[in-house]
Amino acid sequence: MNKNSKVSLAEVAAAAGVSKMTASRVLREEGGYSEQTRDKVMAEVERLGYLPNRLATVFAGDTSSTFVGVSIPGLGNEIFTQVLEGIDRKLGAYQHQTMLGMNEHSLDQEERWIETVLSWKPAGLIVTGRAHSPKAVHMMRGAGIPVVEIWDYNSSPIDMCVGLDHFDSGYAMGRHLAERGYQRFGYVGTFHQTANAAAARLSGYRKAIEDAGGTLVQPVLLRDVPGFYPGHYGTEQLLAAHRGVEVIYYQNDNLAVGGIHYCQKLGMSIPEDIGIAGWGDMPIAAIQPVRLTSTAVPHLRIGQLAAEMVLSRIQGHEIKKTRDVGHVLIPGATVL
Amino acid sequence: MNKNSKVSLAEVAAAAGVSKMTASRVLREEGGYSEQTRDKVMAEVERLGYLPNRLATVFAGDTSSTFVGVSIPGLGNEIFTQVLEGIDRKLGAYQHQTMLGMNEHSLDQEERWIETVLSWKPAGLIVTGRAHSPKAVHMMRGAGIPVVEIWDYNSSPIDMCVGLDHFDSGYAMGRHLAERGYQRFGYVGTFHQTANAAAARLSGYRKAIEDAGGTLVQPVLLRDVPGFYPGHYGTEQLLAAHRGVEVIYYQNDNLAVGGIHYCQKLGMSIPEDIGIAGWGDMPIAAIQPVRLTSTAVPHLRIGQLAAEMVLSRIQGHEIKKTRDVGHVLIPGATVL
DNA sequence: TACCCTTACGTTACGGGTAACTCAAGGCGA
DNA sequence: TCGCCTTGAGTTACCCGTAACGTAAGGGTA
Repeated sequence: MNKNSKVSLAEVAAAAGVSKMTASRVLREEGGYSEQTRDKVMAEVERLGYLPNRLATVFAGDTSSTFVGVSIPGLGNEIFTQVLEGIDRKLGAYQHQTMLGMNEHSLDQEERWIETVLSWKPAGLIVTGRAHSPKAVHMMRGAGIPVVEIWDYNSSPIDMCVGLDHFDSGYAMGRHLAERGYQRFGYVGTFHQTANAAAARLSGYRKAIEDAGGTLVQPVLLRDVPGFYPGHYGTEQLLAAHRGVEVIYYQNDNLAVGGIHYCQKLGMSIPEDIGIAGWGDMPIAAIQPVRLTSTAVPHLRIGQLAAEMVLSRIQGHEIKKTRDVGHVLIPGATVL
Repeated sequence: MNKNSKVSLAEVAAAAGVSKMTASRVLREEGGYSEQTRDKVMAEVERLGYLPNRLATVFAGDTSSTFVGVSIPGLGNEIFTQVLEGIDRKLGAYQHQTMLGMNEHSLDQEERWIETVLSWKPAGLIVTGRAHSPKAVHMMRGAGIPVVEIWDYNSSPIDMCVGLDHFDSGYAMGRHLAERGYQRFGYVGTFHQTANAAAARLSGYRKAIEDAGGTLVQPVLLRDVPGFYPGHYGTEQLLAAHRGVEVIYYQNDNLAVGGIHYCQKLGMSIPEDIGIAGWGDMPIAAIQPVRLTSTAVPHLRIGQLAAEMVLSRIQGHEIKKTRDVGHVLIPGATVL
């Protein structure tokens, strides 16, 4: 009996008049016991309210645990919310649990989190992005469990990955806007230490503009969460610093909607006076009076696929190690 | 060496030429060893990449684990997203982790989830709502760990609780609307088996209307997630079934915004032709052209408080067992 | 010199479950 | 009647860390 006075298998066995081993066999339905014995054991399990201690089983090295470490930046916008929902629902359907860690975009925090979670012997690991500290990479490599890097598609992942090519996505939007005749481009996003997915989109956007012979004015990178209000004053900053910007690409739809509000407040018409493009096809985009030009990404599916990859590997299946879920550019009425 | 060929403390100790116990003392900085010994041990820890197996420690009953089971309905709207964010950030700040479970509003699913999570010996449990299966309640009572019921304020919780009185919140809105002169009231929400918080708000609303001598037409309860589109067609359903509804109270702001869109599509003016009230003061409300009448609730704070209560109890502090965070009715321009 | 104390370790036992092995009783065929 | 197989158990060892206790060497004290 431990300090919480929880019932152990030994007590159940003693009460039923059998050995621990027999009780264990009954509980695992392994066979090799009489019906009479099974009934006695199960009756005591019920009576004593026995709950197995899974820690002991995993500790003994006989099975793996049933939780998967999941590291995401945070839940500030709907995107990772949906990724997380996809992961947890899929894991839950297979009796697995999510052990969550919100690590902003800090590699240090992620490293510490990985170290702690690994010490609990998770069944797998799902981490966001392709950038990790060297020690974190080393730990993930040596952990001997399935590891999925999500969000950023990456042809040579630590173990597996599912996501999309953000550079391509940014390039596609830049080219789309250039084809609509724009020549002077703006960008509003948020700033992070790490080279992240949004930075890759900006790079792609910049490249597309160069290829088309257009001009990208100095991007506005805010130190803030990518929400409505930052979109509002980020746009203010951009337009104050540069004249003649014809179209603005935002890090995501929340920022873009904030930008729309700011432009309308100034009396500008969209898309006549200025074009607006977002990213993520977030719910907010769906309820704008006019359809926002954006890029749709299967957030929920990324989460589901990541969970599936971990689960398949646990079950011993060999599977495709990298999945590119792609993106779909949604032409809207907020650009010409 | 176990099957994952992970390094054990015994190996580190052998490599350093000391006993397991000495290595253990060095790692826990317990004292009672020479500097020379410490350096030898730490050098081997580095060299072998030793990661302690926390399972063994907890299993041995010496300490508690560092993860907290958190059961929420889901992440369908921003409300529980923020609650979860509050919980995980607070836990993370104290080196604890969230073990997540999304249990829709199913008590069965919650019960199974609680059973599994308890078998991992969590340091605490945070569950949503006051309704749980008898077996779930029994397990939580007997677990010997801090348990916090969030969302619904409840003066006699299983262990602790933090939330608000949803009946009061609904009553307040009903009275507010009655005071503005409305007499014929509608309600649009979603349907769940369990008596949940939204049902309590509806009860309060109904009571306020009765007390004011008004009429509540048959509420529309959809079997759907409470998002924009259900708000749209729920309103359609309500207005088709009943004439002369003057104001509609929605389960949350997402539904209310869907309702606004439907009414505007019909050519109705808000609030001249119909009043609209939501709940939750969700981000969507902030970007409506006119301020939505709603009720603000400190979502993030509920999560933070719940995590704090668990952490305080783990540290052995005696704390207030119930916290009512209250609500604030936000009068807007969508009612007269 | 005898005694005690401190320092720096080592040894043993334990927690809860399971794999691998052992063992007794009964049935059955030759 | 003997040997062999099957069924239904029990016994032992182990997983990895830590609490509790044991101990040898060296220093200080009366």
